[in-house]
Amino acid sequence: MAMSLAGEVKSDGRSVAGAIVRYLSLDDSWIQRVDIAGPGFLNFFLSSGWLEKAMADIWKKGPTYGRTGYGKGKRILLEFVSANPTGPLNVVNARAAAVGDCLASLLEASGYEVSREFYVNDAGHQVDLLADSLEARYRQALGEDAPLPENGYQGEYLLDIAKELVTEEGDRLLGLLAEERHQWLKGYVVSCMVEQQKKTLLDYGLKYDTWYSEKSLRERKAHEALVEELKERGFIYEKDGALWLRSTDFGDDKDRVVVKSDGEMTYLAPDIAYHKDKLMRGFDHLIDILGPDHHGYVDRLRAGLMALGYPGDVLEVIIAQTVRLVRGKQVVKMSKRGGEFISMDELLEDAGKDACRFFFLMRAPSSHLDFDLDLARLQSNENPVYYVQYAYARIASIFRQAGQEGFVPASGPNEVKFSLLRDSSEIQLMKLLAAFPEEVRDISVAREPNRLIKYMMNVAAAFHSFYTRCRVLGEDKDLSAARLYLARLCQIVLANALRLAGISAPDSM
RNA sequence: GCGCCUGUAGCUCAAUUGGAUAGAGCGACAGACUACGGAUCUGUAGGUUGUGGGUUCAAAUCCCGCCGGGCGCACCA
Repeated sequence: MAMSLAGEVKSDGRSVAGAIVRYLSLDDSWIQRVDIAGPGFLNFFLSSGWLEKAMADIWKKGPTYGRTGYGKGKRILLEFVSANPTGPLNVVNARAAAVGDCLASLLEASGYEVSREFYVNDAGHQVDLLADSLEARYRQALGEDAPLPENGYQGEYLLDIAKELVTEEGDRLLGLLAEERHQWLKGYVVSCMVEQQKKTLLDYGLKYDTWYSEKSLRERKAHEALVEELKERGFIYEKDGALWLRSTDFGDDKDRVVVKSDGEMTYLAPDIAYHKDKLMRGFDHLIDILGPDHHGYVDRLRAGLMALGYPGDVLEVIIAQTVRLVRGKQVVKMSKRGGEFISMDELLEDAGKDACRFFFLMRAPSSHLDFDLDLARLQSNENPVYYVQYAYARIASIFRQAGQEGFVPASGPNEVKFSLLRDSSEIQLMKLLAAFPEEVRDISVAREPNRLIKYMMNVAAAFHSFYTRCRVLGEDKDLSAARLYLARLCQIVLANALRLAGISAPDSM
């Protein structure tokens, strides 16, 4: 403030800061003193009374410490992963899942009402192709020489499903009419895939509120109604036998086809219809987490919503950048055709849920991420996930020890001689703990879950440092009680932070 | 060619959104209490923030040019 004012009043920052300080009237129970530093910064030093109160607040709130009412109950729909039901989830899906789930939790903690949603693309060409691919595998399993369709799905998972199909149904399906069989197979294979994806995500500790079916949307003719509505609003025109959305009116770089000249719809119409449907369900704000290959799609989608009369900022898109798998220094090539393909299931089995989530959350969503398979699997100090969990386990261990040795922890903040907590490591730890609710709020507003990881690392570091410098269970009973109190507060914050990240908090490791 | 993301220590990344001496982890090196878990702690070395300009009290951050990396630019989904 002093520095930005300095120019206006033709003075320098420090002088303005001095003037501000002279006229300040502060409640000295919270503010100890004010200093001027550097080019004119005003540093307010909080009193230990403030810190004591902040600590008591943690104790009082326990598992709800960190929650604020910032979002005022505003309803947010967060859509993420939404992988096609044409195969197992992959590594990029795992990143989106970690980021989306954590972000949802953070927003909930900040006072928003959040719904997690997965959009199932169970209609359209790719699932037809999937059904045809399965038919070929099914016939092969029955001994026929049936080739896969061109560009068909070659993954091994279809072989397994085909085998199962033969056990369950025998050759019964061959007796059906071609169209009947196609529909049957399509329904069957899509539900298999969706169930598989659900299970993978559940293993990840992630449960969606809604699995929204594109097919159901099309059966209601929502996409057709949407085109009609856009026509009535005057944003549709005909050219070369196709219907175009005038998306350039809303910032897109060219207009987009919604109905092709052969009468088929492009993907855009159902997608706009879907997002309209979200808003019709009463959500105030929509967040989509998309892969980088979809970023070109965002403008036209937003244009569609704006053409319907919604403000452009109801839709917010977070692009989760690509993931590169690495073993040490070796890049793992992933190709669906020949080489190595690592599914999310394999990743989870290999590295475990906690390490996976931790690694994916560690980086900003917008950054290109190297996931080191060797490191994630390593159960040693090189793996940062254990740094935080170890701090938590250590605290639990202290309390086990305290119980055995007859230490009696305080039954509330009033019993604690707070002034005994004055080591630099204790002060540092308390400052961090006091910042948690503000951190959660800032992090959710910025949509940067990676900062939650950073925060946890800082708390863990402060705790480890405290643990090394200050013996908790010692001769002085008052001091021990105060330090047990601090350990308890730290435990609460770590537990709450880990819960937000979807990472477990082990009592021992 | 156009658009989005990106370039910071040997490696992987931060930097409170324009603030103070650019910080962590890993790796390297040197150390640590005969008690609460050494998966820990305390230090040291390591930087012209890709590059050249500009904006201002202040730039890793904003603007312009150039160089490198990733991903997109369909009457596909």
